[in-house]
Amino acid sequence: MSAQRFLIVDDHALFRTGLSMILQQDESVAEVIEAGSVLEAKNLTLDLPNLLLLDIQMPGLTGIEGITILKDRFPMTPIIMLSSSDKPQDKQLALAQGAAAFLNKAATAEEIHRVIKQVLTGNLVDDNHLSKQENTLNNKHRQSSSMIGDESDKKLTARQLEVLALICEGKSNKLIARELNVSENTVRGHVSSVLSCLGVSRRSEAIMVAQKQGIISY
Amino acid sequence: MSAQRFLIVDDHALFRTGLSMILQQDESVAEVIEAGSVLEAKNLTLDLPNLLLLDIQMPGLTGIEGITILKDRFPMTPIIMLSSSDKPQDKQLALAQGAAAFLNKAATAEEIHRVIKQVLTGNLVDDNHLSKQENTLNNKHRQSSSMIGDESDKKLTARQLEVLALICEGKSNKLIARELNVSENTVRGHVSSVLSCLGVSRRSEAIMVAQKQGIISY
DNA sequence: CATTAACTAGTCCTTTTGGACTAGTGTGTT
DNA sequence: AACACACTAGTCCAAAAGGACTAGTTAATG
Repeated sequence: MSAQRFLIVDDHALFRTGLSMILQQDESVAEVIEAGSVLEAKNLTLDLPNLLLLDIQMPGLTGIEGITILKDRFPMTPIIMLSSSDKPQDKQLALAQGAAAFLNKAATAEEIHRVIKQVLTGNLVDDNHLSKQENTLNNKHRQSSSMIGDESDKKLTARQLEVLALICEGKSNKLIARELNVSENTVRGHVSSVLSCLGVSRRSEAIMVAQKQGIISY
Repeated sequence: MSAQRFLIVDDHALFRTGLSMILQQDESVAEVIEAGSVLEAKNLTLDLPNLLLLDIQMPGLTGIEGITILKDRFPMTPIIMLSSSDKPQDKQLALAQGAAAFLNKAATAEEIHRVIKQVLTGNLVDDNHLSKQENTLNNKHRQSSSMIGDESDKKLTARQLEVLALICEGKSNKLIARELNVSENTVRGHVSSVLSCLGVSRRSEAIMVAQKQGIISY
């Protein structure tokens, strides 16, 4: 276990720099890359990092939904979720989505090093009941707002989340297409899927729903 | 300006450590003391620090209220407020309570060093408009956050705000017209004004800007 | 190997949106 | 009275968005 490369995703540059320095206290850490958002991390051109540290609360795509995208981009990389709060549902959601561990930002440097070591040696924190929860939690995820009949509740794919994030940034289909290097028609397809998944018919409605459901935040 | 001693008050150990390391990049910094809460900071037995960095969001006493306590405990020490959000009311409150400056945690290490230098040399950041409280209610609250330049900021009329709110709820022009008992053409006029006031060209962009500026909230 | 799902790309068509206009009606203000 | 301003309503037009399709490619899965 040497020449480790870590990737930090957090919107606070201050926090990133600080965490980066803490990580580099370990001499086995060769490189710490920083990204200010999920999409920025996704667009980095680099080989698979050994570990990904992902903040939950970020403007734009939240860390929870970011897991989907970043697991798609960096398939073999374990993800440690970082959060300012200790909300148990956050932790459950993160682990259900496939995070390897959950760390509160109030943790000390020692705790962080300990958890990282655990994750890197293959001991997923709280992985003992992941398989059972995979289904139940994914349902529970959005059932919070589905008291009334809300059957359009499939979860969005990584690409759809990406498109949704850009919609929420106010981008037009044309701009999204340029940004994703696909045709505008393709974007339309994704937008269409997103709208139908969210059960709405306008992108501005989608923005509202995405916020209410915690998919994106400001 | 040598042998500086700084005091950080923040509930996140990780953040404290990181910020401390950033501060110590400056060789004039002799010591960085950390405290996890306002009361912990207050009960420290130490001489007056040269600078106090205080987080706004903390369990227990918030930073805003903490200013009063810490200015009493460390009378001559300037206070830089730290916040995760850019909420203008937070910033105004902090400055009104006597903070010397306001820093977003998304700031880079360079920005931090710059602001600290400004504060230590006596140039209070943004203290120029503290006295005009009567305008700040009606008028725009954005001139304060001029660190990141934002341009078009005429104020919206009541009707325009109403329309903007409905836009942000995802309503179409037709629905808005029905809700306000006016013609769709009228709504178009208002939407057009709103877009131009916000300096955007799409309603989804307007939603984003409206949220960032705190014009509407969820 | 077959199947499925996701991503891609396209067409055709309708509705919506937004910009650039003109203009009438109140409501204040000077 | 004159003026400014907000709100109202309209037209014309171009661009954008969205629905309903078909279809090829790729990756994963059984």
